[in-house]
Amino acid sequence: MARPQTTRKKRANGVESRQRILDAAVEIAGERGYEGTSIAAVSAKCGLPASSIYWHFKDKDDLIAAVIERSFGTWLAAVELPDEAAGTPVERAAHMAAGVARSLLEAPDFLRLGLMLALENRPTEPRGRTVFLQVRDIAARKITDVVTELFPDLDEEAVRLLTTYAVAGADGLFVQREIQGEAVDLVAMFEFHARMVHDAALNLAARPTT
Amino acid sequence: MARPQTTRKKRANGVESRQRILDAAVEIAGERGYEGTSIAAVSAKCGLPASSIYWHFKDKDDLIAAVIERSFGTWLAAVELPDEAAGTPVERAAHMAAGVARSLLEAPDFLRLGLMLALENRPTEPRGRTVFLQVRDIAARKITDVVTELFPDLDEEAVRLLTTYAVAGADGLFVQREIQGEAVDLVAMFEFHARMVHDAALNLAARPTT
DNA sequence: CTCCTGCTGTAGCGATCGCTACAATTGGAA
DNA sequence: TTCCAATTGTAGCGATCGCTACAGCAGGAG
Repeated sequence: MARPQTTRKKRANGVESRQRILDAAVEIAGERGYEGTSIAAVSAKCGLPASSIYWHFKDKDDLIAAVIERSFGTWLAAVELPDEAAGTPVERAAHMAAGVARSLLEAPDFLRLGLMLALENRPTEPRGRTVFLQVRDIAARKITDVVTELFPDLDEEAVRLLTTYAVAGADGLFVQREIQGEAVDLVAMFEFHARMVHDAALNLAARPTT
Repeated sequence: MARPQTTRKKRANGVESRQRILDAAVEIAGERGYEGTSIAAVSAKCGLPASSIYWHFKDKDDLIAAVIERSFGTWLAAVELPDEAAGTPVERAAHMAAGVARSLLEAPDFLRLGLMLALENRPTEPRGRTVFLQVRDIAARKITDVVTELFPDLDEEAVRLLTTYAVAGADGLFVQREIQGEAVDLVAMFEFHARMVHDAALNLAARPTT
C-alpha cells in the first residue's frame, strides 16, 4: 500500500476521462444506434474534445466495441447467479430467471445495444457486434449446462431446442419491456418463462424426441 | 377499362421508380440502420438521382416510414392466416404460428427494420418507429382475440400475460433466426412456441390467477 | 531546475451528410 | 403543333462527418 508500485498514481484524469467518454457514448449509442453515434455528440456530452476520445480509443469502431465490453461487464456484475443449491428444479430455474431479469432492469445497455448491432448486418461487421455475439454465445452455453444438469435424461437435440427457446424468450421479453416500458413486469415474465421451459423439459424427458 | 379514368396512365416511370427507391432503401436500412441509410447510398443503389428521391418522398424520415409501411404490406400479404375451422385448439394455434413463421422467412424486412427502430429511443422519434409500434399493437390485439376465442374462461389478466408472452416469443425466435441463420428452424420453433402458449393457457384456465 | 509522459485544447483536413434550386426531358392533353 | 405536368439530371449549398496534426499544459522522475 505504501509504495507507488507502478508508474500510474492518481495523476490528473485519464481513467476517469475514459469512463466519462464511455458513459456519454453508451447513452448516445442507445438512443441513435451505431452510425448515429457521432464523435462530436459524444464529445459534447462528456465535455472532452474529440482529440481526447481519439487518445483513449483507436477509432469509432473501437469506441463502440469498448462500450459493449464495459456494459457487458456491468451487466455481469449485476447478475450474481444464486448458489446452486436450494429447492426443486422449477424453483431453481425460476429463481435464476428472476435474477437475470433484475440484472437486465438494472443494466439494460448491454442487451439493448447488442441487439441493435446484431440486427444490422453490414458487409463489414463492426467489432462491437462480434464481441456481443461471442458473449451471447457463452451465455447460451451456460444455459445449456444448466439444462443438462437439471434434466440429464434429455438428448442433445432436446437440449438445443430448449436452449434456443430459453434465449429467445429472454430476448423477446426484454424487447417487450423496452417497447412497452413499465407495463411489462420483467421479473414476473422471466419467472413465467422459466416455468414454461421447465415444463417443456419435463415433457421432452418423458417421451424423447417428438 | 376503356376510359383513361384518372389522369395517370402508364406514362414513363413514376410508380416503378418509387418501388426501385424503396427496394434500395429497404436493403440499405436493413444493413446499416436508420442513420446509416444515406440518401446518396440509396441513390447509388437504385440508379436514380437524389432529386428523384426527394420528389417521391418529403425527406429521409418520410422515406424510412414508407419503407416500413411497404415492408409491412408485403409481410401482411405473406401471412394469409388459415380459415378458422379445422382441428383442436393446439393444432389451430400451431398451424397459425407456422404460417406466421413462414411469412417472416419470406418477408423478414418488416420485423427486422421495425425492431431496429424500436430498440432505439431518440428524443425525437422517427415516424417509421411510430408506424411500426402501431402496426405491432394491432397484431398483438389479434393474438388477444385468438386467445380469448380459444380459451373463453381465461380472465383478462391471464390473456394479457399470454399475449405478451406469445409476442415476445415470436420476436425472440425471429432474432435468434436473424443471428444464427439457417441453424434455427423458424417454423418448427414457432410451432413449439404455439404449443407452449397453448399448454400455459390450459393451466391458467384450470386454476385462475396464480 | 530539466525532461518526459499523459492528457487536453485548437484548428482544420477532405469527405459526406441531408436537402434544394433549377434546367432539361418527355409523354399526354388540347 | 403548343402546352402542361411529371420526372430526371446537374450543381451545389451549409453543416456535419471521422479523423489528424500539433501545440499547450500539467505533474512526477532525474
